[in-house]
Amino acid sequence: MHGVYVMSAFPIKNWVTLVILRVLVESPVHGYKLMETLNESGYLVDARIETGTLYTTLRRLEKKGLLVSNWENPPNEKRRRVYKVTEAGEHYLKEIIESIMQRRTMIEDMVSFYRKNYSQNI
Amino acid sequence: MHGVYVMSAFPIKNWVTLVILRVLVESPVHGYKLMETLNESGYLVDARIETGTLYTTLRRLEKKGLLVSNWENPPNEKRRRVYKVTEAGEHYLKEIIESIMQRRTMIEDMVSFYRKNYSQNI
DNA sequence: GGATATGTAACCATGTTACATATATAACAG
DNA sequence: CTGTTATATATGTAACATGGTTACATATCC
Repeated sequence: MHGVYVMSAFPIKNWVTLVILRVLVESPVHGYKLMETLNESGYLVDARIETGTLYTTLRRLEKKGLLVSNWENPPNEKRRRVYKVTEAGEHYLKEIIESIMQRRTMIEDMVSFYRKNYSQNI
Repeated sequence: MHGVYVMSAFPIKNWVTLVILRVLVESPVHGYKLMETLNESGYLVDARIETGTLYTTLRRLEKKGLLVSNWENPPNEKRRRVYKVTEAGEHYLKEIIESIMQRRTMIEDMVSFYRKNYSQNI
């Protein structure tokens, strides 16, 4: 009630893209496994990626040429679409991280502003 | 040519809101001055806030109750709309920064991943 | 039936661009 | 001194693009 405005979960722009590329660039994997990996990693802390979010983003990234996929059809298992990062994708991943690095002083400023004004301890 | 995908400027979600609240919470000021302050601060590095971006966001934040404004009419000067942060606004600012703080390990992981794979020096 | 696996339609928030408007003041032309 | 013009100050909206999320739908393997 009384309209408390709630922040949406993740403070990093393109964070879904970022973590997808970050994991896939090390080894190609299919969507469902990727989702498990992400949700079990410490990355997301309390956040979770839902299937809708993941698959939507994967399809969009492929359309942009940042990923390519091909179908695997293992016997006695469900077929699955395995994604791997393209050169453009790796380039883009680097760009995202670089842009984060560029803003780290701003991030640190915000944090110290917070500590100064809103928390006494440390 | 050949479709290089270019990252949009700022890696922080809600970054416009964040810097607006960060400046306004220390002292109320009108939009144009705020824009100058931001563009001359080190915060944005090479980025710039344009009038459209700023005023649009200010109006949206007021609609959400995170800011309130009132008109000033100084003699021999243009009238101006002075914004100040509401309690809800300060609460929201804190939330944004907290969510950034929560993700700092993830940010650091990305940075060290980058250093390990894409840069030798340091 | 639950775990594995993939997907889309629709929506909303946010950032951005491209415009439109108006006043105060300095500069210059006549 | 008066009129014009350019520039700085000041505010704003319409429209669009992108990205995250929700709510569904489907299918197979065990």
